[in-house]
Amino acid sequence: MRGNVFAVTVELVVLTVRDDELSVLLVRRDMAPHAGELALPGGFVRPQEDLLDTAARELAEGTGLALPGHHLEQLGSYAAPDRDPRGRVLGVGHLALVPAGSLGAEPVGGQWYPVDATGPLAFDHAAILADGVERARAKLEYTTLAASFCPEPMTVTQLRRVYEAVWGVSIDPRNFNRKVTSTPGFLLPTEERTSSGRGRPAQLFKRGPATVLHPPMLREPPAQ
Amino acid sequence: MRGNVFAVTVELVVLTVRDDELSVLLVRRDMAPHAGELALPGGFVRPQEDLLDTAARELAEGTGLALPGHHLEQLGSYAAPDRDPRGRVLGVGHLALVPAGSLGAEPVGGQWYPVDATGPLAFDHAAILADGVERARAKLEYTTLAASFCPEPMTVTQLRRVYEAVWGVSIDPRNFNRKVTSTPGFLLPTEERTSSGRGRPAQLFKRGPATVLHPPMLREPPAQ
DNA sequence: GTCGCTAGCGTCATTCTGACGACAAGCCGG
DNA sequence: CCGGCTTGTCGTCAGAATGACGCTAGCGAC
Repeated sequence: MRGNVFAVTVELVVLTVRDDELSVLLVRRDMAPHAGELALPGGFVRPQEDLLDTAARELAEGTGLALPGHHLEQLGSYAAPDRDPRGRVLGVGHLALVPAGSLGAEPVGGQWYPVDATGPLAFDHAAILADGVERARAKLEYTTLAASFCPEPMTVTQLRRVYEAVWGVSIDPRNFNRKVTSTPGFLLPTEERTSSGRGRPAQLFKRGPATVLHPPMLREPPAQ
Repeated sequence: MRGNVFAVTVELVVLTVRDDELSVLLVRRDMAPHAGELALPGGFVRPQEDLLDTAARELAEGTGLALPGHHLEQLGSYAAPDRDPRGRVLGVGHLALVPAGSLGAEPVGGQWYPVDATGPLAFDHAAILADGVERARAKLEYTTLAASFCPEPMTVTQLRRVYEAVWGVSIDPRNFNRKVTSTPGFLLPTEERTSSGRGRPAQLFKRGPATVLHPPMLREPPAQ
């Protein structure tokens, strides 16, 4: 096993939808290597920690967000031999989806950036971010994860704006309404309605128990 | 970084369809720990190797199969603190799909087992196997990966048997035929037909350039 | 030839979706 | 108070895709 010695880190792709834009939480590095550059939050796995434990701890330390209550899943591992100048470091990317406004405007030690306007990132974090964004986009098709981006309770329009922001498309409100309200367990209706704001008050919903969306809500196939 | 020291292995879930059964390549361990038990093939990542390089090398060593030409993708990482009694070992699971008959009946140093009749496996390999099988089942829905299980050239019936074996369902041959032949780029027709065998000769196809299947071919949603 | 088998075409009803029209129910400015 | 604006919600209709299934084509076995 000599030579097969790695340090293992967890990197977090924390996504939210702010101002109708899919955004990612980035931190500015204050230590070498890549000091001063933007990077995904993350850190080293501790001796007795499992990967998701590390990810949840880093999420809490970096943002104050606690599990359970937020979606967190593993994306994959990145281990190119030259990805870290300090030596052999394997990074395990994770994806977290959090509702808008669950952090202050300026979260602890980080800042929100639209996912397609981050500029260059440290290490191979741009690739990890791209994989996380693509995972999120794909999962909206066949799961109910979009609701994880919305605070509770939510309106159908809020949920639709999530899809529109994540996919970068516009969706017909009437067809979207039909789809999500006719999918059992996606949205649980409450008796309440929005009180203020322009237009007709909207019914408020909570997240339902369903996790899969069948049949799925398909994007147009990415032009090949 | 003291304490954050891992050995990193790659584990392979090599799947094929043999005799209408989804099967996995397993090896019997000859060294401790777990000597004598069945396990996924795999091994340690070498100092200058990337993960997919290691996986491709182990695939070649264990089966004689060479990339390119076979599907290989990363599944995810497994790093529970107690998953290996030798110490902290992070395993990166990979999924490979190979056509039936591309190995001899008894591949080098391994043997095929139906995925739901393996018995217990060493380490946490049962969990990795389960994740690999579920990944394969899901990907048949929205990609053209099923063709990776078929030798070239293939018939539509061979492809249908792959779906039936992987999903454990039966599919109407006529509807299946309509679906796969009307999807541009899934199957490229050739001028040849099967020569021997019972029944009417079938047209032979090669794999087309398409990788995604749109619209997808949906399984019944797993009963929740 | 006739039977059994597999391949592959066509038909029809149902479901789901995209593209709308229409109305409901609040605010706002006169 | 009233008409316009905004947003939410229901309904209609055509087209696409699918599930169920009839029917014929073309081979080997007998």
